[in-house]
Formats: sequence, structure tokens, C-alpha cells
Amino acid sequence: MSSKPSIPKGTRDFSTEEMLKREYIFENIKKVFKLYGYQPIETPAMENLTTLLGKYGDEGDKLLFRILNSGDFLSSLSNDDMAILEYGKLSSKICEKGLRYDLTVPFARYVVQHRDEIVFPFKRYQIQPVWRADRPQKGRYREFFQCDVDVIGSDSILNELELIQIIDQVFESLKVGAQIKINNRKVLAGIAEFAGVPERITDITVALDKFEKIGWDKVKEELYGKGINNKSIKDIESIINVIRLTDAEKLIFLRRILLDFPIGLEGIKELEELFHLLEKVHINSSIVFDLTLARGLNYYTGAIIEVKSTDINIGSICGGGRYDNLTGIFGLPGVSGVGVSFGADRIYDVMDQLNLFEKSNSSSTEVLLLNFGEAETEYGLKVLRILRNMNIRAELYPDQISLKKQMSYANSKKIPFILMAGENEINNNCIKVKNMSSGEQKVISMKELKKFVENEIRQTKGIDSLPPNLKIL
RNA sequence: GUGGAUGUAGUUCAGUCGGUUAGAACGUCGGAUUGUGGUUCCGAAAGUCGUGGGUUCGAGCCCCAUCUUCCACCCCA
Repeated sequence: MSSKPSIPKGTRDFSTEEMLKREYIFENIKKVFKLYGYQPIETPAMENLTTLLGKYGDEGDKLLFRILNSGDFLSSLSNDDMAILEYGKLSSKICEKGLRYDLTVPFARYVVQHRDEIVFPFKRYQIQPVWRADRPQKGRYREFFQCDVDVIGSDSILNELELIQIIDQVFESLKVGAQIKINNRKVLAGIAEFAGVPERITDITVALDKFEKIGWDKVKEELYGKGINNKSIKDIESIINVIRLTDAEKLIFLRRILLDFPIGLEGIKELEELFHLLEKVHINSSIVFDLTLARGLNYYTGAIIEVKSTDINIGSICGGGRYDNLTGIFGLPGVSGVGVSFGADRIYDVMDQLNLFEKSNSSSTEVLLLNFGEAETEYGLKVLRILRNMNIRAELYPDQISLKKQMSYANSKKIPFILMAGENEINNNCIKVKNMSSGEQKVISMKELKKFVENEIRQTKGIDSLPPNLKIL
């Protein structure tokens, strides 16, 4: 007896219903990306490990899936190498490749590699799976899809504005309530300088990031535990107290506090400009300037953005920021980029829990033609062609079995209409139609079929699904 | 990576103190109805109790290991 087949921890199969819902999400996101002039690219699932290592911090390096070299991966090892018991060192000897951890770093690599073909500013979107060797939890998978949208080769804050508009429009089109949090790494750097410990910015931001969750006292403990002195902690506290103020007041306050710290001031300037621009456009989502927003990825240098669902607590559903020197690591300095990444799997979970999918699963068959046997099939195929030419999703039941079973197939697939063409109908050049939700059925002539489609089937479809270039025979 | 919970028909769950043949609902399949689904009625199939060891006369239940899922850290979409 063989054991049941299974898939690796943290990975999932997607059923047909799930895929329809997932595609709905991807389609909506893509539509918005294109609307703002972004174009798609794809990169390989695996990258050279040298491309990936060191880009996500120590923690990130641990979470990289490494791919064992093909063939006899031990043959190139010396006896000294064999004695290495530290996994990091050994794995770098026997693994040259790894699965990508996100889409931003491969994108930076892509930009550097194809710099001569690219027109800057380069606006690209990319929707592909990424892998992390994390311990799975709810809303946390080892394989999941990111939908990245980035613009590289432009310093303008207009790009930040555009990304926020995109975020807003994506979540509006999906009917997901979203709160957009904004901060700026330069402001955080300014705060670290103000506290007299500029080199501790990472520790400070990581601790501050937990402020909302664990409160100031615990954050203080963590800072203290990291070896940050009391005076610095006091300084940080004096700034963090501004969270009670409005966004505008926060900026005024910080501008005064950070007066002697050029980096911080620059961050304030960028935020002011962004908020000024945001006033000129219409945004549905709530936007907050959140001083405690840090984001772990250490390549961010300017704006940082994170989006949370206002209804379901599942961590961030979208996040990103500006990175000034990501391509520099690959040999192309001085190119700034900014982008965000939508977490399709978490957005799915949110929408699923809120039952936001009902309206969207209209992608399955709309008309089932019942199978009456070989003699009737020829007639049936003609009917199908007419329907499909009218852009109606139609199928013929492939086997000649009892009508009862064919209809219950339609029922379980939620097919709204059934057509029957048996001997009687064929002899009179007509067809019987049945509405599966009302149970109502009638015989119509073939000529009336077109009208039936227009009047009844179309009505059950949303306006959106009407094809732009409807071709009617 | 650290700590904790969980696993019983396809699904959601019962299963007493360790004691004979592990149950229910829903779903699935067949029939009532050979040109009519969704409702109704009748019937059936379905499980190596996650997996592998151990304790015991006897294990779904106790012990160990392992895997899965979930939760809290860490970190993150």
C-alpha cells in the first residue's frame, strides 16, 4: 500500500473554483497596472545565489531556498570543505542557485543586465510566484504570488503618488477596504541621528515597527535589550509621542526637531511633497503617515509604503518603497527606483473571508447543450458554433447518458441555461431552452436563438463581460 | 530557527475509564423518473483512526519519533 501523495509544506494546489477567483484578482490588478502605463516582464524561478544573498539581511538569507548543484555536487569539495559543519558555508560550496525570494531583486538584476535595451524611466509589472523557507502559518506560505509594479530611473515623487493611486484603484476594484500607511526611511535615519545613535537605525526601526502591536513599554524594553542607552531611548520617545497628532502636525513638529539633521529633513521634504500631491488627486483609501512603519527589507532608502486590510487582520496585503541603490549592487549605480508588491494570496484570503467573490465567478459555462446521440450531434455542433460566435460560453455534454444525469451535471456546475435538440426539435428546425434557476422552458426556432441570447443569457451576465467587439453572425 | 496545540469516511465533527464489529450529518453514487436538474422518498458505497515504532491480554484513546495544519515568537506578502 503506497502512502497518500502529498505536496511540500506551505505549498498548495488550487482547485478550479479557487483558480477562477485567483484569476479574477490577477486580472483586476493587471488591468490597473496597464492603465498607468506599466508593461510586463518575467524572470526565472531560480537565480544565481550570488544575486540573492545579502539583499534581504541575515534573516532573509536563512529563508532562501537553495538548489543543490546537479550531478555529483561533492566532487569539487576538498577534504577541508568536507569538514565544514556550518550549513551556510557548506551550502555556498554545493549550491549555486536559489529560488527567488521576491521580485524586486531579480528586477534590479534584470535592469542592470538589459540596461542597453531599456528605455528609462522603466515602468514594469511582474506577477510570479516567490518562495521563502519560512514556517507556514495562516496567510503565510512557502510559495506565494507577488504582483510587483515598479518604476526605475526616476527620482520624482510623482512616482510615489502614482503607486498610491494604483494601490487605491486596485483595492477599490476588488472592493477590499484598505488603509495605506506611509513613512520615509530618511526620517527614520534622522530620528536615529537625533537620538545620537545613527548606526543603530535597523534595531530602532525593527523595534518601532512593533509599537502598534506591543506598545511603547515593550518597545522600550527591546531597545534597551539591544543595548541602546537610556538617553537615546528618551529622545526617541519624545518623537514617537507625535503619533497622536494629525499628519500635518507631525510634519511640522518633525521639521523643527530634525532641523540639524539634513537626512531627516530631506525625508520630511519628500513626505510633504507627497502629501501635497495626494491632496490634488482623489484617493478612496485612508492614508496615514505612520512614523512607526519600518519594513524590514534593508534596501529601502526613501518612501516606505504598507497596506493593511481594514476588515481582516492578516498582516500587510501590499508593501513597498523607494530604493536608491539596488542596481548599484549589480554594477549600475545612481539609478533610483520605487515600487510596491501586492500579496495576491493574502488578498485572496481577505476576499474569501469577506465573501467578495460571489459576483466574480462568472467564468464557467453559460449554456449546456444536452447530448441526444450521434444523429443529433451534427445539429448540435451547429448550435454551439452560433453560440460561441456570439461569445457565449457553451459546451456539449460529451456522452449520451440519461438527461437526468446531464442536467444534474449542469446543476452542479451552476450552468444557468440548457439547450435541448432532439428528434422533434430538429425536424422543426427549432430548439428547446431551459432556464435552470426558474425551471422555465420553451421551444424556440433557430432564428429566435439570437434574440434569446441577447435578451435572456446576456441579462444574466454583467455588463463588464460583454465583449467590446461583439461579432454576431 | 524557538516554544505550544492539532490530525477519526470526500467534508464538518462524535467516539465514555484502554475493552466485542469506530458512528452521525452533509456530500458522493444507485433507484423511484428510458425527454427534465435543483425539492422529496428509498437504498448503497465509503476509514490500516496522519505515518512508523513502543507499552498492554487488548490501543482511535497511553508513550516515543516523524509529517501535516494551526497558534505565539522571529520575520514577512
